[in-house]
Amino acid sequence: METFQTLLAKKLADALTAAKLPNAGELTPASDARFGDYQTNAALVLAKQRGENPRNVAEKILGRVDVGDLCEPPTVAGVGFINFTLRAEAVAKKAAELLQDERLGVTKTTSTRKIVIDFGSPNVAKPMHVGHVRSTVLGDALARIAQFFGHEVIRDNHIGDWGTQFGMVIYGWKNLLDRQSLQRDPIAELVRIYKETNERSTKDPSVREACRQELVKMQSGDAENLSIWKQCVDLSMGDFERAYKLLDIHYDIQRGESFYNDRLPKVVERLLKSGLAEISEGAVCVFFRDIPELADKPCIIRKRDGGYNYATTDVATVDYRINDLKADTIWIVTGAPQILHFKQIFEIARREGYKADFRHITHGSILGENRKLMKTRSGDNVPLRELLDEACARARKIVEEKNPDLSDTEKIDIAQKIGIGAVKYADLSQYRMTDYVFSWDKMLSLQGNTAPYLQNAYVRIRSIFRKAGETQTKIDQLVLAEAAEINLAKLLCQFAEVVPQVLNDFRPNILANYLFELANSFHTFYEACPVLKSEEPARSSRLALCDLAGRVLQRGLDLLGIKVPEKM
RNA sequence: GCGCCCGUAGCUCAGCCGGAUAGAGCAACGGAUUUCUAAUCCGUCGGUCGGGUGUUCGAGUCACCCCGGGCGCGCCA
Repeated sequence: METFQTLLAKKLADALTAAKLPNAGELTPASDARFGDYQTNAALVLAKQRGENPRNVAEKILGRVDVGDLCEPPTVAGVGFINFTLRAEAVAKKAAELLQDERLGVTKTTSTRKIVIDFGSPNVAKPMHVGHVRSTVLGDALARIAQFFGHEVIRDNHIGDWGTQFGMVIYGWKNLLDRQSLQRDPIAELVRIYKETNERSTKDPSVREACRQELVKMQSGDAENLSIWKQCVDLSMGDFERAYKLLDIHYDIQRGESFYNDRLPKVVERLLKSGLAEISEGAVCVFFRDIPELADKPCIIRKRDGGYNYATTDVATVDYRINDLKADTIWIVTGAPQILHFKQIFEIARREGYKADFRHITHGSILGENRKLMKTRSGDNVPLRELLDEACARARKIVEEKNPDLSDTEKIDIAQKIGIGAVKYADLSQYRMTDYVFSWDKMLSLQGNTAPYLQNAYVRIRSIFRKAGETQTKIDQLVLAEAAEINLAKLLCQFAEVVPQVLNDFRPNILANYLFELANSFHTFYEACPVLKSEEPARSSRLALCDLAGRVLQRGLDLLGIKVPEKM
C-alpha cells in the first residue's frame, strides 16, 4: 500500500517530467499545519540549479501537477514552496484501507537482509544493572522493527563470560565463599566475593598475583577452575533470564566471549600472515597509518604476555557472524565510549575483505538526579532487578489508587505493563546519543510524553469497545467531518511513513514521538467527538477510527517492546 | 596532545539527508467534568538555538575557530 507521501511524490515527479524539468527536491510532511499536509522544495532546488526565479519555477510545476482527488489544488507559498492539503474524502478512503491491512500500511522491504544484532551483553558474575538498560531496550526495539520489515534478524547476546574478572571471582570462590548465601541469592554472593577480593587485591600484591594465577589456570584449561567458572556462568544466566522475562526480551543465540576462545590463535596467525598485523613492543598490533584519525591508535590483538583481549574476540566474532551465520549486516549496540574500538574492529574487517554492512549503534548514559552516572547511595551500580521491581511497585501503587476495584491478578499484570513500559519508553523516546536524567515521577506520570499516557489512550479505546459490546468494526466507509476526526485520521495514515524512518539512523524516538502525537490527537478527538452516543453514520465511522487508532498504538508500542493493558 | 559525543524555553527534551515566523512535555497561570476512564482536554506565559567567522537564495542543521561539559586514546572489557 502506498502512503500519501509516496503517492504525491509520484504526482510531483510526473509534473516535473511533463514540464521538462529534472526530478529534484523532495516531498515531505509540511513543517507546519498552516502549510497544509505536505510540501515540496522542488522549485527552490531547480531554481538554484538553473538560475531562475523560484516562484516562477513553482508556478510552472503547478501548471503540470495533477493530484487527482487526493488534494485540494496545490498552492505556491513563501519563497517558492508548493503546498498540498489532503482532502477529507481521500483521508477517509485511505483510513478504510488501513482498517483492512494487518500491517497498517507499512510495506515490507524488497531487499531482505540477514542482520545480526548484538545488544545487551551483560557480564557473568556481575549483576545486570542500569547501565545495561539502554543497549538492551534499544537493541530489542531495533530488532523488532527490522523484523517487522521482513529482515532476517539474529539477536545475539555477546555475554562477557571470559574476562579478567574471573581471576578474582575464582579466588573469592575458593577463599571467601559462603555456600548458604550462594544458595539464597547467588548473584549477591558472587558480587560480594568479587568485591571483597578486589579490595584485598588492591591492598595486597600477593592476592593480586594469586588472582592472576587463577585466571591463567582457568584459561589454560584447569578442571577445577573451569568448573567454578561454569557454575558462575550458569548462575548468572539464570539471573539474566529472569530479567529478560520481565522485560520481554528474547535472544536467538547467546554466544559469549568464551565461545570464541579456540578461534583466537587462528585470528592472530591469519592477521600476521596477511601482513595486516605486526609485532610491536612484544605485542601483536594492527596499525592504521593511512587513517589520520587512527594513525596513532593501534589495536592490540595479542598482548605481550601472549594473552588475547577483547579486540581479538571481536575480530573472531565478526568472522563467525559472516562466515558461519552468513550475515550481511551487523549492528552492534553499545555505549558511546566504545566508538574507537569498533572503528578499529570494522576497519580490520574491511581490510580482510569483508563486505558486510557494519554499524556501531551507540548511545548515551542514564544519569542520576545529580547529573552524574546513575549510582546507588553507596556508589554502586543500580541493580537492574531492583530498578524493574521498583518500577512495577510504583506502577502498582498508582493502579491501586486509580482503580482499586480491579482483581489482584489484574493489578499485578497492569502494574508490570505500565512499570516496564515506563522504563523502556523513557529510554526510547529520547534521542539515543543524549544522556538523560532518570526520574521515576516523570516516566510514570500520566501526563506528557510517557508510556502510561500512551497506554491510557489505548485503554480508553478498549473501554469504548467493551461498552459497545462490539469487538471490532465492520465498515468500509468513513465519514470525516470534525477537525479532530480528520486530524486523527491523517495521523493514522502517517504511521507507514514514520516507521521506516526509524531505521534510517536507528532512532526509535521518531516512532515514540509519533505515537505521542497520535495519543494526543486521539485524546483531543475523544473529548470533541462522542462515539457511542453519536448518530449514524458518524457512530460507525468514529468506532472505526477508534479501532484503527488502537491498533496503531498497539502495534507501534509493540515495535518498541512495550505492552498495552486493557484496563488501567 | 589527538579523537569522539553533547551544549536549543526556568526544568527535561524533539528538531535524520540545510528549507517558511525554532517545537513538545513538565512547571506557572486561566478555563472545561450530570461523560465512552478528568489517568483527559483547551488556552496563556516563556528562546540573541553556548560564542564567533564562513559557505548560499536560505544555517539550530554544513565547514573552520573559540568557550563549557562528558568520554576515549598499546597490552581491562
